[in-house]
Amino acid sequence: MRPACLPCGLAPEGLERLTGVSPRPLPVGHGDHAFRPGDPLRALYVVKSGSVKVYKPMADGDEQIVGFHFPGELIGLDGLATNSHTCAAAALETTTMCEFPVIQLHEMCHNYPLVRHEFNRLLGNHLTHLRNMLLLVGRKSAEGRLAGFLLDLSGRLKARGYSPCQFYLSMSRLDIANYLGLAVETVSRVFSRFQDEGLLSVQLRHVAIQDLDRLGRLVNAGSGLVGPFRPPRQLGAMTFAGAATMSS
Amino acid sequence: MRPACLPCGLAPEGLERLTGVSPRPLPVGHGDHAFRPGDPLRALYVVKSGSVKVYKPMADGDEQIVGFHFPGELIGLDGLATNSHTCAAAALETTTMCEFPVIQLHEMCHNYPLVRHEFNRLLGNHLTHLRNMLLLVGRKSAEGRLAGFLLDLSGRLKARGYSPCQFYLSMSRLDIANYLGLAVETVSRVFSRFQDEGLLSVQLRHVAIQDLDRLGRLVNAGSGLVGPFRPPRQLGAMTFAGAATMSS
DNA sequence: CGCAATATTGACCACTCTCAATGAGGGTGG
DNA sequence: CCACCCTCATTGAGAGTGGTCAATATTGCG
Repeated sequence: MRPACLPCGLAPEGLERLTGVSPRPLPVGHGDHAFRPGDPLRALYVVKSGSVKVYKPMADGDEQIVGFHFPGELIGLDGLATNSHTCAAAALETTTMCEFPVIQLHEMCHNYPLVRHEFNRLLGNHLTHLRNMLLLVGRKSAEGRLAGFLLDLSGRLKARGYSPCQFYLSMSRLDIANYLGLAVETVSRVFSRFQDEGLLSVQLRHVAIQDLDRLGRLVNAGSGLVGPFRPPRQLGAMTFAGAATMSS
Repeated sequence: MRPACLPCGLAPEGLERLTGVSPRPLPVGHGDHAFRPGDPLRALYVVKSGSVKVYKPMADGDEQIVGFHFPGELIGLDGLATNSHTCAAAALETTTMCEFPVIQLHEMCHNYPLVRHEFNRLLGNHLTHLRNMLLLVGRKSAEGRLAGFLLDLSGRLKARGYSPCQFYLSMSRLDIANYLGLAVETVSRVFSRFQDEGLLSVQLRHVAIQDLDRLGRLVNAGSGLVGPFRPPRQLGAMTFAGAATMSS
């Protein structure tokens, strides 16, 4: 029922708990990169504080954001296929991350079936998330996409004990637009429309959701591909055992 | 460079070779299901002949296709996250598949690091594919999507020794439209336009591509989100070690 | 041979992109 | 502390892609 806009997960400290390793967090500043395309896959990273965007730089200098990541979430899986990263990961604000060298991870997977299972489950969740994202971006209207995006954010924050209805967007409108495949102006307009309709109040990067239910109905409503009455669409559960998520 | 529309892969018989198991193919008829949402994840399946669509049934009876799969490709990974399938897999024509029980797979992963690595790589490839698909569906025009779809098909068939320029579409226009997030009419229209422009010739489900290059340029051209001149967009390599692919 | 499903084509219209202008914040230097 | 600038965000007007509705082939099947 909950829309899927962002990564999906595994218990936040799951990896740390399972591996018994908890490296000290590395601080990075706004705009700093954890990895870039072409970098060998040395490690996976767990965000400890702040937030990160994972994106694919394109040939023409443009970029495509494939995920936003918050504390407890794992990034770096984009390098799994080829052992070298295909995406870049940049901090959206001052951020700290823990590094898990892949060599250690491989050893752990070898020695502890539980780690392996957890890791597989985590990958499966990520696949699920991407499939849901595909639905959102491929079949939903601008309103549906933004609603889905916000609900996903809300859900993830709630899972971490933050307020699900009041939060700060660490990414710019441009990032959101890029992520959702919309124009910046459209994002802005939809925010305004939502506010006018009393769904939420938004001021710059501060969002306060006022009607979660109605927002949810928006996600499962408009695809512009189905019929005059926009029948509801299930997006598939994003409910996970753990409280955290993972990413690209 | 090659657009990514469909699953990505692992050596076709990679799983069989690695596991040393090669079960006999099970035949299924058009419309028969290998699994449905809610089914426990008993096995993964490799398509041996024919073709399969993997899709998510929605609340309202509609469906969302998340992949088409051809001989050599693996399906069933949608159940990895929760140990039960979230998608359905239906044969598009008379099809045979080999079954790989997950229990065996787990044992193999435990006993043979190579299997585990291969499996991880394969999952990574699938993630990459989905990310590329996200790009295609989220940022490309109708022409770009169909071009990407056809090129992906072309590439996969070529990798298997079939003609990359002449093939039969085992899925209906409705399936294609569903998969690409378009209306059936749009798919039909774009096919016609492509034919008018000499890019390909199409008659019902038979397609003959006449200008692969120009088709490729279409994919990296129109996003409708970038600027007046539609700068080219890299979609990321879909080149895999093996000749086969995997799926949902 | 007809019925049903699939595919194509046309007319119309809505959503959202593009272009352009204005407003609000945040930073730097005077 | 204020002026200035630059980025980010908002808002409006016009245009275009693609969805919807509807009618007409074409195919496949009983």
